[in-house]
Amino acid sequence: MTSKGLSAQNISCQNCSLSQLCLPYSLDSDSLSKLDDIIERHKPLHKRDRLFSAADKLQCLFAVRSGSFKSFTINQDGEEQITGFHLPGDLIGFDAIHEQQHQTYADALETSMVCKIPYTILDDLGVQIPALRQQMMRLMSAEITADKRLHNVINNKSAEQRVATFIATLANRFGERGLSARQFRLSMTRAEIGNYLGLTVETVSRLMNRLQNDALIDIDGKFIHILDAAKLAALAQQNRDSPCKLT
Amino acid sequence: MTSKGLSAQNISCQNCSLSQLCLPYSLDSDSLSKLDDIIERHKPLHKRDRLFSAADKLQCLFAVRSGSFKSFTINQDGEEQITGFHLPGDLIGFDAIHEQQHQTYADALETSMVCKIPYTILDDLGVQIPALRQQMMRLMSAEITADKRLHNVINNKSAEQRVATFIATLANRFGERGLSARQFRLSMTRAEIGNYLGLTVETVSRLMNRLQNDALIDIDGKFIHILDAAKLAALAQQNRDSPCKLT
DNA sequence: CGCCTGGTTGATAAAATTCAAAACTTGTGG
DNA sequence: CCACAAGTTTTGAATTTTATCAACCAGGCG
Repeated sequence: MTSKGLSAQNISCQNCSLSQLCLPYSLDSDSLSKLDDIIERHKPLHKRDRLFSAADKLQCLFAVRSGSFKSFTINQDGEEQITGFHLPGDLIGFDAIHEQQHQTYADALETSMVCKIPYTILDDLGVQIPALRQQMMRLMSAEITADKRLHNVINNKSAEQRVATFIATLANRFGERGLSARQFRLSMTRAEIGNYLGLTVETVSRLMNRLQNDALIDIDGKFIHILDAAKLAALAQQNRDSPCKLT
Repeated sequence: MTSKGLSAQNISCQNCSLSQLCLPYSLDSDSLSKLDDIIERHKPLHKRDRLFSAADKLQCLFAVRSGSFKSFTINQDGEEQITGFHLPGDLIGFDAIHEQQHQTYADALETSMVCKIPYTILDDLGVQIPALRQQMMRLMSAEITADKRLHNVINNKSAEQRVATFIATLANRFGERGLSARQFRLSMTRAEIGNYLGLTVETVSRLMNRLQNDALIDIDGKFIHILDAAKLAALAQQNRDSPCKLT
């Protein structure tokens, strides 16, 4: 341990396992160290801690270092609409760039750590380091594509297909991060899944249990074990009125 | 008329009425002329003409100059899912940046003109002109925010509220472009509106007629006349389970 | 003129919501 | 470390919204 303190705070982009997903992608070591210099790393956030609120001035973008977050809006009736779940390597806050203020709230779903990236400094650094600017664009572009996919899921899939898609997508995302795509823990509640997918808690619960009865997955509370990834993927890829159903 | 040909092709960013919405926003006249130099303007596209297809290599981004477009994906059953409608000043193609290939198709909904912006040149120009890069980011950020709003609309609003939101949003967008926010022509069919909003044609038709019966709007085929913008906006802002309904 | 696309209307059906209640977890403070 | 409270998940029955199916109308274009 160095004099800087906790080992968790000594993490740098140079040795971060998430660099392939995150901003550092394709940076040379000199650029990487310039980026690393502007990033702040603080103590972990705990479940329900707020990273930022809607209407907050954009100061920083955040990269999830560990744990997970939800981002959401609150409508005039005081109800929340979850707009995304964020896993390690994800950047949070792109929607704040347009108006220079956050458009959503972001809360930790479990004990989590973030890398805090001051936006104006990042923006300046983008001038010196074209690859950094390009990676930011790529990540924003990927978020746009993901939003269109979600639109497609919600508009064209039955409740069961949506839940299957949600689990399959989450599994893939864990896989991309070097974690098991077969077994994982859901850091969000059934209600939060339903809110995101445009379904009620009851529907999510019923359909997750149906997937278990059909032996596609095994559920133990928050823990999911995917038993038949192929069938799950096939179900997830179907649309409401696909010609032929699986057996 | 100059020797260059049709006056429509002599339009430049310098004299374009849409520059406040589009890429030129906040550029000085020198930068503006650099941007203008890389932009190609061709003959108009006609209704149903395709601007690009999913999986096409990203060559250019497109700015709508006049007319309108829909962008959409086609799923494995061959059915389309419309992901956006594009009006003059809108940039199309941001979702192609991530994989360097288009993720959607884009078709003209009526006779339309576009400004074609070669992407790699634009990217290079972003190095010289920070304001241009920043505006690109702002526009991408705005698209992300708009996608989250749509997610909220589809997840939380009844069919009637969705249709009201669609019309009210379109009216605002026309207003921002210096056109009438009170009266306009829908360049998309009822089926396309339904596809976008996650509703069937029949439902869209019934509910548009309901809005007419309730004297919020007047419909004459494709033409919409907003009679009570306040009530329409109020209906659009409601959510499925808002405590009190309007009279 | 007749065909095709787009739009409307009505009757019926299905999927998911709502409401209600109970069982199970998790967290907190004594 | 236990007990209680709060939050979460599950299950069942009734309801509702919107989709589906079917038919028909209007208009534009070859």
